[in-house]
Amino acid sequence: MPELPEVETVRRGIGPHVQGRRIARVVVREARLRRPIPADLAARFAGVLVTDIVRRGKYLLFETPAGWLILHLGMSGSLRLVGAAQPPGKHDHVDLELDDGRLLRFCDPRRFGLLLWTREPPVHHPLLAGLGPEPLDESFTGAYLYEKAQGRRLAVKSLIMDSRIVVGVGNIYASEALFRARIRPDRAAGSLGRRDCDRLVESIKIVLGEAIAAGGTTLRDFVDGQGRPGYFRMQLQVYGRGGEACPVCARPLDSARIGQRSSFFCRRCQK
DNA sequence: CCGGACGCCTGTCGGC
DNA sequence: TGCCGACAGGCGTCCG
Repeated sequence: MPELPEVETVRRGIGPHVQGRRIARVVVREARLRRPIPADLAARFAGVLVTDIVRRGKYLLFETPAGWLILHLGMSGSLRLVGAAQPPGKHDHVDLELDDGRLLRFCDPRRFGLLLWTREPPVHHPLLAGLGPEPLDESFTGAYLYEKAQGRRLAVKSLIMDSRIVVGVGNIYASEALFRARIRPDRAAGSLGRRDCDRLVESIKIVLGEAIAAGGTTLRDFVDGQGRPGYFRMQLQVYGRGGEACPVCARPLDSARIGQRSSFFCRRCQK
């Protein structure tokens, strides 16, 4: 579900309500996520202060004096602030009870998500150590992407979805950014010129920025920290629109599977 | 090293 | 109406 804009939307939504509060109690109803929730997590974080919530790629990181919580929403996860009286649903696996009585509730039907903790700053954690630059950071440039693409026969769409190259670009925004950059998603990455890479990097930044401004994309079930959907879906140009008219040239949009993921593009506009 | 396939889970949707 | 396969916003691992 959540790509970078959705995770950032959640962070912005819950941050002001959680930073500076203590976690009164942690309730784990289902520990079997992508990896098991550590058995000592609940005891370790009971009563501790949350000093900050930051995002790295699609990870949410809760800073506390007892260490960091590392949360990933996987494909179907959501994190919502709810009242203490809200009964948990079938897939509400974890509650972080706050000291104001509210609950930060982690729901994840497919259980591809993750909740871990680490004592060291999480940049050193094995899951985060190898991550590439943030797409909205100044260090993510056309020159950087061009260098990374050299000699690669991989489809450019797969390249920009590789978190070692750049974090946060998932299946929706990869198709959208490539359309905006007028580059076919199945082009071999190494065939891109410097100008292509400049346009692609710029397009990724614009698409992600606009998606954050719209509160993310809700296709079926994404909701922010307050349970609200995101509205970027209305601005999607190609994702999920195979067969519909290209918004630029009106030719029917193409769909294809690239790297086992559904992909959408216009073969006339994108080269 | 690289690229592709697979599996982890549950829910939903379309076709028959 | 029911069944069954395909597919879904991610990502680590394995294999050739």
